[in-house]
Amino acid sequence: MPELPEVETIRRELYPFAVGTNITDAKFLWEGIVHNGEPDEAKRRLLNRTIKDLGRRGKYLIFSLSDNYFLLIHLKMSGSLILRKQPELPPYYTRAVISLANGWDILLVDPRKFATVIVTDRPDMVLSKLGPEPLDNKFTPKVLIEILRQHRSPIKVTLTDQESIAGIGNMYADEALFRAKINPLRPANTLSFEEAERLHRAIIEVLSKGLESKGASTRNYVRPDGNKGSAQLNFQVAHQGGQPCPCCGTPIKRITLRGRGTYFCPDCQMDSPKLF
DNA sequence: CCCGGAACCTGAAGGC
DNA sequence: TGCCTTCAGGTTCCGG
Repeated sequence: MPELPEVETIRRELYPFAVGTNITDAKFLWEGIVHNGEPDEAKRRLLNRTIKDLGRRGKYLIFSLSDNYFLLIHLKMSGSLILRKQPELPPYYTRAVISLANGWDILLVDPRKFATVIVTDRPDMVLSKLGPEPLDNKFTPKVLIEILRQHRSPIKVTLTDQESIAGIGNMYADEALFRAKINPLRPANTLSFEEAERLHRAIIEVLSKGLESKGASTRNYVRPDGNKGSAQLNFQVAHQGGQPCPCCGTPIKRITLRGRGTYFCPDCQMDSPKLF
């Protein structure tokens, strides 16, 4: 379930170990993890290159390599990146191992095999589709309002659409909508100016708080040192089906929206009265 | 275009 | 004990 706060936490904790060193080996223990081409070709592209920078865009980690190559990693739902001193044995669900010249291995551990690895000199093919970064200064209320205006789908669906806004997933979308007191089923283009401003503030608050807590460990997510995040302890509705709403005590409701569990308070997040 | 649903995977947890 | 169902969620694809 890595979303923006989890991926950014991983980026920050991996950075001092990864940047400035060389890749000495790359093993793909499950071949399907390489999403563009053959694992052998991906390995050739990685070998002996220097990691010059480690960035993030939405839920993608971006390792910038020498010779203008890029290693893109998406952890999808159950992936983790773990730091290990060589040559310890990798844990059971390790799908890829990136070995570094400084003596550390970066392990991609992923029970469900959803995570993807791309090694390319054309990262924009993947990244240019993504919407704005919600924690960037350029993500203003005005930008959000313009995005919402273009979508008739439920606001929850628009929030988790990576081409609309990058990095928000299921948990933080539910939390932001609860904080803004907006029903997840409301069509995005029916939000009032005030509601959109409230939502804008709520998005930034829940993502920033998640980041401060080093991400939410509801299931598989662990940080590169193996420790968990604590953001899940602050969740008010996400994964809280049946629990009393922290504001009014009404049981939190779970519905399925686009195949995903959606949690909200049916009282605090009532459909607003007809706009016209 | 817009939407819902399935598929990709596997494990945990709960019901009977 | 053990089988069956549901839940978990990021993304892509397919059909209506």
